[in-house]
Amino acid sequence: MFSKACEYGIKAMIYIAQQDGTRRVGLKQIAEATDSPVAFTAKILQTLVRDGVLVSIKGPSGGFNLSRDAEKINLAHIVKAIDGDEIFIGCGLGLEKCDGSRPCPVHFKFASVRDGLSAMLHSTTLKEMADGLDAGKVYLTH
Amino acid sequence: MFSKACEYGIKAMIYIAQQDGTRRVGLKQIAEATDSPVAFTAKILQTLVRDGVLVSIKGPSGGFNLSRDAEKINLAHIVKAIDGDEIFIGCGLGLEKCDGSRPCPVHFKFASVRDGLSAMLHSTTLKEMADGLDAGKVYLTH
DNA sequence: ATAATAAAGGATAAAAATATCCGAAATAAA
DNA sequence: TTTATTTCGGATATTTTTATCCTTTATTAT
Repeated sequence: MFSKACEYGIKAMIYIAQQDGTRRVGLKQIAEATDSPVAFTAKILQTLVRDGVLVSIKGPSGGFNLSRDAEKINLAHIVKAIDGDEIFIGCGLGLEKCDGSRPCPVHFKFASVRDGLSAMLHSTTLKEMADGLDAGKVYLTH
Repeated sequence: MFSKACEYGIKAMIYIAQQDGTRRVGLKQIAEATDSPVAFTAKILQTLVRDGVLVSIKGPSGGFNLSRDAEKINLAHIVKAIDGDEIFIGCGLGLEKCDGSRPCPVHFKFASVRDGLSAMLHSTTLKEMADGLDAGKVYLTH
């Protein structure tokens, strides 16, 4: 469904959102809390910084921060930044041109599932997931 | 969503289903009709033969046939044979253990989307897709 | 029987995704 | 100002996925 990079990115963003917004969170801390490889996580965070959804500060006591409130960042934004929009607009059978006017055999059934996924990703914010973590209702690692 | 192998496999199965069930369909013909690489398609068809959903005959006028009626083969079966059941049961964030008793932050929202996908794949048969092709309503290539 | 045909299966290659390493740049603290 | 810390960015390595090639095996037609 999502790439490994995207899974790590989502977990990292949720973890950062869970922290006090005024405090910076370091790479190693993020990777450990999300059970993700450090160097690969670094690459993904760089992508998110370039995308503008994350802010980074170098040097001692440096680290990462959300660029805006956690309730204003949704999963769709993160997925799109890392995996692109294939999952939102791509054909289920990989056809380059597939739409209502020239649909593949699964187009209409697939589109409704995909729209459900898209709606879910757009409506789910970092805030609500971070709150779930705080409340001990959900977990970032197994 | 699905691997390339799975996309090719689904298209191949739909194409085979569209043919007269008594006539065998050759590899090259399948690959051409589905715009898929011949040798790679061969590997995928082998997988489906081993799985028991396809039947192959060697030699002149050999080729492939569905092992049962097209209305009795659904997309879920094909996806599971090629990509495994990760997409049906896997965690959205890649956690090994993620269920109602220890959910990841996206578990419940993700589960409902995934269940929708699963229901769609289980309820969609090769027959209805082959019929769509016959009727010129849908297409296997762009 | 022999030759031709077509899938099976093993070996290999190419491309993409995942992952690591290390020097450079920026920044804060001493 | 110097040193330590931390992210950045480029290079490289590993693994998985995608794709091809070629020999073997089975089967049909001649």
